[in-house]
Amino acid sequence: MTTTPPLTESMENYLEAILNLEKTQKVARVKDIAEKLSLQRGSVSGALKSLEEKGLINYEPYSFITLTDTGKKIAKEITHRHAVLKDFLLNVLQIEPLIAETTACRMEHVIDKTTVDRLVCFIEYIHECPRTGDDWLEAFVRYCKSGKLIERPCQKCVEQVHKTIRNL
Amino acid sequence: MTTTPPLTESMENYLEAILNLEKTQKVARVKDIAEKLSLQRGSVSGALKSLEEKGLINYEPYSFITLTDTGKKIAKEITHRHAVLKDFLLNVLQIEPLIAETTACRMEHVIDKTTVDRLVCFIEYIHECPRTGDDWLEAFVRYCKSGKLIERPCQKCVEQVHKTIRNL
DNA sequence: CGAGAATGTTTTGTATGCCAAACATTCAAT
DNA sequence: ATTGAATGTTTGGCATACAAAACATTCTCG
Repeated sequence: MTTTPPLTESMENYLEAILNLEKTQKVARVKDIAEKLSLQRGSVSGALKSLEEKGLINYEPYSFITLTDTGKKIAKEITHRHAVLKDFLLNVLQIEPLIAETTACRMEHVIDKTTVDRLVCFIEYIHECPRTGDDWLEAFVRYCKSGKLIERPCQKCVEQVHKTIRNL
Repeated sequence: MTTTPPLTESMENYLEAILNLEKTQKVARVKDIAEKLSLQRGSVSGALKSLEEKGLINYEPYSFITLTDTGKKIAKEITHRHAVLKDFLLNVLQIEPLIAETTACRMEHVIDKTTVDRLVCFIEYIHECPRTGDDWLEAFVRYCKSGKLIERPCQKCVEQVHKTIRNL
């Protein structure tokens, strides 16, 4: 059980890009990674060597690039963090898609597992709890703009109260 | 209106630490900054020179360190981002204080203004909206642990429905 | 097959950011 | 005022991370 040092943001970005390319294209090429990350090809070559040494990718000069099992596991974790953050920014905070994307891209490298898990739970809770749900989120946008609450009880609550009253 | 390049995370940390020390101690000293950021004194000296050149601190070798107006403005922004994030992590997601603190410390450097503002609004909305509020947050913790919703309508909704019924 | 384009690699250089340790200054106590 | 401790600075070195450009390999297609 050797404790591997945590990856830098840079290395995480490479892994994420490679996983992405493996899915869309079948194989990750230096040129594509460079384009995706807005880097020069030379910079990518160096990074790949480093990732290879860390045992995260299978890579030999001039050959294809694939993720090792470890590498894939990490890449998926990062992708998951990204997806959760983007979901929260987009659908809860209702940030513009472009800003949500770039912000998720930066936050995915600094958020810890505990917080991601809790965020997943929170998003779920908002959608499942009868007190919140989609209409509550819609009302949030109006609240942001107007600063005023639209006093309207949630549908499920109303139903429940009515039911209770009927049973009296 | 010259577009100054954005500060690095490192520089932001220095500014934040200096603002903090200006408040508690009256003056920021190299030693204190080094301790607060867990760095060597030598590293701090170099960074201070850089911040001085950027016009963010008043600094001459062997003298006191104070923030310029620009520096103070930026430091306050960072501190604000930190506070908002910590509030969200601590009181909404209800993450352990220690993790909330360290996570906020990392996220404060990557979150953009739009998202901070929206987050502020969101936290406010949760507290002010009769459909949510503190009891809804308390129920969230239970939901996290049990995965089950406690079907109980919010107090305010109930009151409102009763009121409506009375007025019929 | 062969030449030129496309792609990948290496080299050199730059910038940040840190440490360790040698060195300089200031402070504090006598 | 002096001296030793505390504090601050400088230097040299290291690691990451990138660009630019020269160089190498592979691919493509005529």
